[in-house]
Amino acid sequence: MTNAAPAVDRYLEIAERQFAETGFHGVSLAALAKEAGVSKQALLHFFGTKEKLYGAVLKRLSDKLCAEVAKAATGDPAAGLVAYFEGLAKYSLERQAEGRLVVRALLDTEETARFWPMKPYLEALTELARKTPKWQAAPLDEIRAGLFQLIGAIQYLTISQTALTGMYGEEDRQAIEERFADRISGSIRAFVDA
Amino acid sequence: MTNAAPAVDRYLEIAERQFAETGFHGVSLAALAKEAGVSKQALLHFFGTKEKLYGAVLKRLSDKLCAEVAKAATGDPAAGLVAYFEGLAKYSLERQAEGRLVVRALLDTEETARFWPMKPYLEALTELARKTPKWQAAPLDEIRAGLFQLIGAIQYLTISQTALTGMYGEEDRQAIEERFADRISGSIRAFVDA
DNA sequence: TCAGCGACTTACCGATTGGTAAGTTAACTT
DNA sequence: AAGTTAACTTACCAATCGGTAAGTCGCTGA
Repeated sequence: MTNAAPAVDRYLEIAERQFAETGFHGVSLAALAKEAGVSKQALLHFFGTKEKLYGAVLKRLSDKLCAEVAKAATGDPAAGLVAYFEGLAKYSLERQAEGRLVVRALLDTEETARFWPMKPYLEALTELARKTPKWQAAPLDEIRAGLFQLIGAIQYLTISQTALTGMYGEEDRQAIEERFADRISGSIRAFVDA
Repeated sequence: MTNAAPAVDRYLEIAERQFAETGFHGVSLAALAKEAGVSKQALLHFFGTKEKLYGAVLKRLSDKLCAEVAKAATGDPAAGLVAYFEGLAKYSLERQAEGRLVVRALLDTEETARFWPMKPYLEALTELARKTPKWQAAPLDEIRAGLFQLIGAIQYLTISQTALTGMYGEEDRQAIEERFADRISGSIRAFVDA
């Protein structure tokens, strides 16, 4: 059989960016098709419906995030966690699309949804934290609460960057981000240290 | 002149809930009109366009948030800040719509927008923090970074509640939230204490 | 060589979108 | 009593929405 995977992945990339920018309802198949340089029926051919396309985008993102956590889990758990979160905070600008999409997934996934796209990612992080001495015997709630505090703060800043630049200008935004990264650095160390 | 303020405010309330749930692009004037029990042209009569209606919703939310901060700023600044953030974390479930809307405002407001709906709210919080002994002489970036870390973590949990319930069930969600509130309590105290 | 299939295309569809135009009606003003 | 205005309504509209139907075309395995 022929191989359409590269084209499909390119469509997913375009869709990821557009969905991150304007959300599920803000994106039209026509707009996606136009940017991809194909007819919208090409997209429907591969993904069936707009919803399934959105699902595929989220699944792909989830896999990417899980792979990153897996890479951070190869060495010492505590050091891996610290490095992972510090990287997340430091490169939040470059990863805006990802962050926006994660937040949109949280906002737009209804309770009746069949699948929770970000669950594997959260569980991978929880398992990694569980491997540190400090959290070995802790209740799950406690780990999850701590992780949410870290992830939440970082992702929130990530999605706020456009607004921050608009409100205070690019220089101030950058200054805030640097201070913020320092604070996160301290918080993640406090999180893993006994 | 006659007084349409109560009706208008009711429309804004309905719009706030719908925009919080599905975002700007996910809401149609027809759906809003149906819930309000009027024709969609009634809404256009008062607000002109859908965008202006959305703007009015965000302005109203911003005013609400600012009023709350102002109330928290009447006594001791440090105590006020602690009480404000603890309340935010404790009642995050009841304030889901607000939180979702704030996040959507951050996601959907483009850089070319004329107004940043949440700016007054952020600045009110910054000024309040500035009045505490610890932050009196600190650079603005530092205060803003710290506030963002707190607000971000709380709002992130707020918008994640549906997902958390879906992933882990209502009991676990509640357990996470309680642990989370404790952690935030510690963080906000650390933020204001010298 | 030719049947079959995967990767598309053009042509089309009914429903819905935000918005305009032109009333209607009741209350208030003068 | 007449006129004005605020708060709506019904009747439309072109554009766009997601999706279906029915091909076209080049590659591939038999």
